[in-house]
Amino acid sequence: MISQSKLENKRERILLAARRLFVNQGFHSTPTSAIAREASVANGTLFHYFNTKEELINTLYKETKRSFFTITTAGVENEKNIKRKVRLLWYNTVKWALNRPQDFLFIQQYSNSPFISQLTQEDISEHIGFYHDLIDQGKEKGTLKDIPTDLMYQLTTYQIYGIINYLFQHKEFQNNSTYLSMAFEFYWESIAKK
Amino acid sequence: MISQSKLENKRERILLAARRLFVNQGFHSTPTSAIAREASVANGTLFHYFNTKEELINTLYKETKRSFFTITTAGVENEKNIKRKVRLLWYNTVKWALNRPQDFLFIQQYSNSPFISQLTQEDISEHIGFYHDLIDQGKEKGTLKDIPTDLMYQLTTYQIYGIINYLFQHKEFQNNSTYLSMAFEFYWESIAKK
Amino acid sequence: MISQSKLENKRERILLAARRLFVNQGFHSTPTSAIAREASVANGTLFHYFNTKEELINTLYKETKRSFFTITTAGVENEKNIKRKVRLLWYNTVKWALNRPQDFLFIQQYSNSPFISQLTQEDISEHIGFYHDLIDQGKEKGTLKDIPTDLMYQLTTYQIYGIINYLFQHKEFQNNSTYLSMAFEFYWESIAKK
Amino acid sequence: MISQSKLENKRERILLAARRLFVNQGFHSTPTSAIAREASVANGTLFHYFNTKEELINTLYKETKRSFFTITTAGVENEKNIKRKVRLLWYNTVKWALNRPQDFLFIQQYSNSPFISQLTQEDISEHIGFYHDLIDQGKEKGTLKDIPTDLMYQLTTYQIYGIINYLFQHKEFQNNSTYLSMAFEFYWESIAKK
DNA sequence: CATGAATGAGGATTCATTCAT
DNA sequence: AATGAATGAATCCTCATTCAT
Repeated sequence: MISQSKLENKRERILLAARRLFVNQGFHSTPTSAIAREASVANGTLFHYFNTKEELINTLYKETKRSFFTITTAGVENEKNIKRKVRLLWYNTVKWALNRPQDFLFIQQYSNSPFISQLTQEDISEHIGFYHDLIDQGKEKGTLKDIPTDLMYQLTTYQIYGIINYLFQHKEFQNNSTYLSMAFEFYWESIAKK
Repeated sequence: MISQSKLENKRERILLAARRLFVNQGFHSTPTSAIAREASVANGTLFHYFNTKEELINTLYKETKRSFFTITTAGVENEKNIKRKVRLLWYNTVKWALNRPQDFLFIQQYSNSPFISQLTQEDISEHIGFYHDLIDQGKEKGTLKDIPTDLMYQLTTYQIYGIINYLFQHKEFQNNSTYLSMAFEFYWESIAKK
Repeated sequence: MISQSKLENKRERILLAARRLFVNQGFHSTPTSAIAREASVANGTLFHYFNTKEELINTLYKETKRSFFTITTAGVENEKNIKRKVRLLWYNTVKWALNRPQDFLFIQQYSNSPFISQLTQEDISEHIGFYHDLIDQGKEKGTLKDIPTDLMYQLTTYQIYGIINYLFQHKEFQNNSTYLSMAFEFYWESIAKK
Repeated sequence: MISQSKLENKRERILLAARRLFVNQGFHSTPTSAIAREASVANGTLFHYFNTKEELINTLYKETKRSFFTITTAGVENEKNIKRKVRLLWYNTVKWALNRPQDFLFIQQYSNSPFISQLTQEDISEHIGFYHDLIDQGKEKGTLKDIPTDLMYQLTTYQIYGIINYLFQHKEFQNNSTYLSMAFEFYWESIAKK
């Protein structure tokens, strides 16, 4: 049916428009009217799909995180050893960010924002389990350094953010496999047991 | 003269009030009227000292960064070797953050914010030279890994942010010297040449 | 036919839902969407039966008034003398209000409201004739005081509103026949010629 | 000082404008922007003096009620007997309403409105004591009928509303002392012991 | 310098009403 | 007849900034 796809279309268009504008201007500087205009829908339509601007932001955050998680963990389970798993995860993550800079910037900007409600954070928290499990496995096998799991997760996350931001500023390295390889090795050495 | 100190006093009070409120509620959710109230000055007084709200935030950012730099680099020059220099810098930084969480959170929140104008960033950029020089020295002496200076600076910065945020969430480790020592060693190993 | 009764059903459900909500929250604080929800019909359905929100309220007012008139005047013609007629009218009115507080409150609230159009008021005005005739009869027979008919009607109406509102606040008297009898006598004495 | 009077002026102008518009259109149909325009102040100025539209309404209600009470009870204490007291109160009230129809209509319209907060009602409740005391005195002296004080207060209030509304519709009687006298006697007989 | 009343543009949200299905 | 998505005008309120005192 046409109507069904059209409807989905509007909701989707609003979310996409919102992300585009939020990344560029921050959501405080993005009026809902601008989002509606960018999505080519009426102002009221936005509120038909999302009760408040905050709900829109949280929905966007959740959907982006979920998509991120699905994409970046794809195939990781099938890798044979820890290093290969970590490498795949690392490359998946970096590529995801380079392919969808808007999504990455959105998550990075808002993951610590007070606008992301506690409920939303909990909705997402399942993902963290995956990373913690992987770190625990690595520690058990003696492959990873023996530091607290949550600390390692934290440091790891920040380090990947660091790399990605660097690549955003240095586009010339984005497709340089030697460079990426070096960056990964730096990362790996920082967490692997010697 | 009393009036002189009083004036300085008001400017100072406004800056302190602003930081307190910005950290808790963010820049956009903090009306200038709230800052004035928190600082116990009249609404208009705020605009005597700062032409716009944005100027206030930039001033605050610059002063905080400068203070941060002065405090955290104190004594580093006098240390004999790279590891000692890096260690002192690391400890200074961590302690500074734990002593002035508001300042740290403020910098962390706003360092990538669009409110911090380009001009302000340039005003601060001199500091970066200090870190780059240190990294270059380390690389020359063969103490630090041979990866691009700016990349190492970036990763290093993010890693320290990571540690500090971790300590904020785990107050029980803040005065645990064994723990801090472990964290530093982890950090050091990630940048030192084997 | 089922469909016919169903339709009537919907119209009726909308009217009932509207009254319930209008009494509790007032006309302006009751969105048509809330009425539709309360009546379990779609938003657009409401506009099938009533062209505008205002038409809905006028219809409701007219139907309620008509029902009120029919019920409260029942049997009055058959009473032999003025006092008995007035007493029956009085009791009918009080009982009607106590049995259908929503209806009473609705009429009271909206009888002077600007939402009730002139047309609606005229549509209802025939009822007033009944009361005026009764008063005129009473005056002719020397039973009622000799004050202008419309003034007496007005004062009488307000006094009954007063009693009913009092009984709403003092439920303990609602079934106390001694009390009701006293209230009626007070009422009667205020209009009867001595 | 000019500024002082000017400021008072604006607050006052807003209240007056609000009353004017509320009486004509009801406050749901009166946007704050219209009030501001009518008062010749900026939109924001209204919110400088009243935090919300509701606060404005409640303030207006309180001030009007207070003024009503002061004016209508003036001199009543000095009258010698109950009938004279009641008569003065009655005439004061009727005259007040005829002189300031806007005020009367405003109070009548909103005294049962959900917009008048409980707090406001309590703020006003002291006035009721005055009337109750007067009724009690009358009952003790055997001048007034022996019906519950609060019931008599209620009926009395409604009856006066009735008279006033009647006079609004029949301007020809407003200055007819014979007519007014008759109306008062009707009132008095309804509450006086025979 | 200091004050705080005054401004008015801007923004989130509501809601009666329409209309394609 | 029934639906409910879509509309956009209307409204309350916020807030940075100005300015007379």
